[in-house]
Amino acid sequence: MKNKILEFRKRKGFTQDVLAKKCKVTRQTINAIENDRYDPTLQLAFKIAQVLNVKVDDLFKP
Amino acid sequence: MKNKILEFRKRKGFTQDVLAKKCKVTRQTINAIENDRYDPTLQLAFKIAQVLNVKVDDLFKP
DNA sequence: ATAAAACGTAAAAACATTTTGACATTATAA
DNA sequence: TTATAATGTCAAAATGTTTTTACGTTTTAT
Repeated sequence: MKNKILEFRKRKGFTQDVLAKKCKVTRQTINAIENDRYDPTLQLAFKIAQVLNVKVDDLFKP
Repeated sequence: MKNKILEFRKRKGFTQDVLAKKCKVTRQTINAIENDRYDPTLQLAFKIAQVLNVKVDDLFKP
């Protein structure tokens, strides 16, 4: 699953740690997802999208 | 996580079993997700949305 | 009313994710 | 250049999801 977390995160000026805290997960989780080591749960995908003000469909692509 | 699988599935005239096969999962998996027993993986969420011709954002709501 | 199709549910095993804690590397600014 | 922030990565344990098998209930059509 491809994702544009880096792109939208930078656009917001967030570090991985800041994004992680806003999503209430660890920095390692955001890092792993951003680097495609695994996909987030649906819940977390929605949370990240919400925090970055984008649609899940725009943030992730199969 | 709320979902509108039933609504869009009926709109397509699919049974749970038909939808399951198109998504390459068991009928029980579709049934469990449709009845909110658990959320699907992000992959499966995208697959269900694709089969039902809708956006993930329109099919699921946090 | 009865058969067949569709749906609901449960427990356990298999599989995927997240957390935790730690350490390494790279980028940035003073 | 050196301290600091930011990022990358790992392994083990905790947590969560999916599959399988099996059986029960409800709906639909004849």
